[in-house]
Amino acid sequence: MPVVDVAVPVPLKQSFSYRHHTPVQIGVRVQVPFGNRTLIGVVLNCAEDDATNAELALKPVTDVLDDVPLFDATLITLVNWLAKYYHHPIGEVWATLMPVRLRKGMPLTDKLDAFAITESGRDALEQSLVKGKKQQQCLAMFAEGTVEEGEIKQLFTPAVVKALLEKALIHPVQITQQSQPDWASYSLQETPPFASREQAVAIAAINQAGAAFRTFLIEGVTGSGKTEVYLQVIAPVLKANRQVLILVPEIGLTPQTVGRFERRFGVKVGVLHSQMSDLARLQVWQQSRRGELGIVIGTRSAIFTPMARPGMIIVDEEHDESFKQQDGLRYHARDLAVKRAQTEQVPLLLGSATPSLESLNNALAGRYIHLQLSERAGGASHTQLKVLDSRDQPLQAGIAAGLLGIMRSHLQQGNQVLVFLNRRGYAPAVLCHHCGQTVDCKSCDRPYTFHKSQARLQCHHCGASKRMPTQCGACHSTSLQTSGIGTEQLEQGLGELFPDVKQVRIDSDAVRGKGALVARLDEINARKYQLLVGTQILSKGHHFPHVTLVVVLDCDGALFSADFRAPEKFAQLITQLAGRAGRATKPGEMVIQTDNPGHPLLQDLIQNGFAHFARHALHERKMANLPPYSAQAVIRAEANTAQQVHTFLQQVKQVFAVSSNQFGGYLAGPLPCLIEKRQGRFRFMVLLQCTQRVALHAWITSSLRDVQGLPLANRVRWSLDIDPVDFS
DNA sequence: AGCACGCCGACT
DNA sequence: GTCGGCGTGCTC
Repeated sequence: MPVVDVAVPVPLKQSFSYRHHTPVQIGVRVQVPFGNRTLIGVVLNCAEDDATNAELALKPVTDVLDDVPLFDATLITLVNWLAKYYHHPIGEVWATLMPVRLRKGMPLTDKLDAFAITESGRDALEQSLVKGKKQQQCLAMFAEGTVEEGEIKQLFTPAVVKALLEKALIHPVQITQQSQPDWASYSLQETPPFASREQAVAIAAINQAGAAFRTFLIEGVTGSGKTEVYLQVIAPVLKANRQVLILVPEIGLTPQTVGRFERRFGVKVGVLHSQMSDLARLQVWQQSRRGELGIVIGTRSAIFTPMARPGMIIVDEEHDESFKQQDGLRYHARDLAVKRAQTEQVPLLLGSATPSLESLNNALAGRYIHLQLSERAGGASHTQLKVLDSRDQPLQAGIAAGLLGIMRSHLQQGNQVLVFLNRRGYAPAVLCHHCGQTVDCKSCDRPYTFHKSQARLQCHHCGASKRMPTQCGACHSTSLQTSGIGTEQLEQGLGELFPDVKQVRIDSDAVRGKGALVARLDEINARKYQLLVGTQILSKGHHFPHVTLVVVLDCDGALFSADFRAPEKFAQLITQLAGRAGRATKPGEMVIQTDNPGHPLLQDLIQNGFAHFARHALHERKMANLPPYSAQAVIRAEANTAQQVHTFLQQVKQVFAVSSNQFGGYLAGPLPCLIEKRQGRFRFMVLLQCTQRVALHAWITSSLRDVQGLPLANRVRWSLDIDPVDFS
């Protein structure tokens, strides 16, 4: 009887063997008994019984759930690589990359859920008996034929469909998806614009490399037309009847982005993002797997989408941190894209105005083909960066008097001004005027942020919220006052300073719910507002053609962070923000208000630009033997007492120290994490570093077993992070 | 991770 | 006398 190796979703590194009367294909889901429960696992291997398991009483497979493998050979290779590279239990790796419904054992069929009109539905429509306007429109659509569930959801809200179902005007049916596997004769829906000289060079370089695996880094300043390059190199891929997978940052997946690809090509575009329902996600997953989608656009986890005929992978804004998963399987989607493109043997495009130092280093070392777009389309000039010394200057709403004058002159010319402050809420702290004590979150030991609109305190670390107290917790004085300025207060202050100017605030408090952000952005570009106040959200990919001045407030914290990546992140943020301004014919200006005008990092960035800064930063990393010139891993642990975490990590360190010489490894810690305490748990970490990546992996592989064997390993919550991008 | 087995405190 | 606390150990 054949023996099958199964990856079951448990946090154990090994797979488990079962017996089955017939051979089972690799990549097929099976239901197996495990302890006293039944689990759904994935077949990793299947072989005739060679008696190596003789001492184990193998249980039989309960059920084989698929007739064909869910994943093809290349994805299986990728999964195996993932488990090894991130030292993560194989079963959990499978579980994280499978759509939830498949994880739960639901069948994978070509049948799609759909709705069809009923007899009474037809009658109701003819006699105009349907009340709601939306319901009427919806029913009329069904009258023309059966409509698939995913399709109807794009046009009507679930409530409308539900109402029709309840009145029995439509009924659920299953349809077999008509295969549309061939779009080689797709039509260009719009004429591509002429490429600039630089764009043409990039397009030619990519096209010339053909269908083989190559990685391209497109380092293109904001507004240089990276997306147009993507569009023009996608065309021949679709023409060859192949599919394109595009990864975008979490915040960048707007209907506009998707629309741009849909409008250009007459192929079906699938979208995958974190807020989709399990069903919708599975449908896109299946359509891509069957080869019905020409283009799939998605966030981080979309890197696992199966494709029938992969042709190209694109990672847009490749420097974006949202590509790194920060819990569970801590993978980096950009790194995975490289691995996947390599196994699939397709070209990979990494694009950014502010590339990560990792990718830039690969490009400079010749491992990637480096393409540069340095001119802004349409002859728009580059934004002028300036520093404004705020020391000893009177501040109003946190803004220096001189800066207010600059803002006023831009506003008077009818232009928009963007004010960036990376701090939500009214004030970042509340303190007692009498004893100086701040009001802190009990579980994080950090000051609460005051949100005036709700009259509440909010902890931005753990999300805890409570009513604004009337008394100081320490001395019971009633003279509590706020300290510092957040976007909410800035908005209020600017309202007083510029009473005649229409203002809008963009942060995660002000734009709640789906569509809210897009609606505000549309209003901004329709010039409904002149003054834009906001956080990070404003820096990500949205274009504001009428903004001529970008003001950056309070960036001093970023200049003195303990994180060696802070300068890189800061430079990326500033450069991305600068790219928001002066896109059209209007020249843009950016003013950074700071107490450290002479800071070398700031000066380098302002005088020489990001490209120069990045190369200089790489040089510094090399001198300090930091990534990308060395490989790092972090073991984080958290527990209810600092003592317990510290002891555990001390033991972890000792385990690694035993073989550190053998692998040339460097150890640091236990150090408190940058967020020392979160949700009542104390957090510490140990840093592992080797000059060679392979050595680091060998070191971890040889030590991890002993770490797992530590008595405290089951008492504290701990995790291993390969290639960490932050130390929080 | 679950889930069982196992040995010590306050309750009908 | 039992219900239940969570420590420890196993899962083909």
